[in-house]
Amino acid sequence: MTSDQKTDELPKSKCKQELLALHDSLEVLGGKWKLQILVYLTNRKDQENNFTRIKRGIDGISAKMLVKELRDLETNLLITRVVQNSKPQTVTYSITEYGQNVLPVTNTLLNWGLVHREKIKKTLG
Amino acid sequence: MTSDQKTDELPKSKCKQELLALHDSLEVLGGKWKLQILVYLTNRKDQENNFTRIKRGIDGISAKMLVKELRDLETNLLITRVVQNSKPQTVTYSITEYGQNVLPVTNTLLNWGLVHREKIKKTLG
DNA sequence: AATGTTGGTAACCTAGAGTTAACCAATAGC
DNA sequence: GCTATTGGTTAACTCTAGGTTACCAACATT
Repeated sequence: MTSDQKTDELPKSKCKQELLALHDSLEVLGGKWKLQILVYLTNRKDQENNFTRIKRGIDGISAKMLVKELRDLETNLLITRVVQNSKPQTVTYSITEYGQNVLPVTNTLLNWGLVHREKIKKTLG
Repeated sequence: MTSDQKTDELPKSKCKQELLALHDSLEVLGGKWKLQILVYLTNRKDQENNFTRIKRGIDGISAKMLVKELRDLETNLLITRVVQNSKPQTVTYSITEYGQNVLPVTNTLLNWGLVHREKIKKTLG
């Protein structure tokens, strides 16, 4: 599997590999809402998270975007969508076991957010 | 500092706090290029990273975006910009010590990218 | 004088992210 | 019959991140 035959096809540098992996991640998790949705579902794992509840819980998201982002997350196996047969039909969304792999990402990211907010306060205040 | 006086101003829930911190992070680090630039500068910490070199190292980025993103990162104290007085003037960029705090983020994110790529391969292949 | 390199800047354009508002069927309560 | 709630869908629109192209000064090489 080691392919250093052609002189100009070096084994991809660590840097290039990392940039590629990063690119992959951003394609699936990038944008304004996906990580927020995953954080929301993680925080309320013990409860039934139906569409309206999630919409109310995540500040500023529109129905259109919420639908779209939930579909994307489902496609990528990060959440499940289950239609309940209740009086007014409800649909519950949950983070999958596989989706929990994203938690280290959201955690480091939100921790950095806290640190950075402090830094800015100190620098400007 | 505990503010549970008004009945409808509950102490902000853990969930809301996390969503807010996440939002902060995404404002500074979000988008297509910033994390890539930080990863690039981290990988080549030992070398002189001038504008042209970075542009060549990060696939697909345009001069316009590179300038803009470098400025943003500088504003947020994550990188430094130093003009060298060399024959054709060069400008070198480096990650700051503070900027290194972002590395856990890029690392978890790019690791997830590797994991996810495998997952997709298994699922589809 | 022409050409190439450095690190940009300015103008224009587009795709897609995202918003708003109206609307839908199904079921329930008044 | 009217209204509300559920989980959406659709059209029409705005807005901005990002891409493309052309251009700039300064200096070096030919």
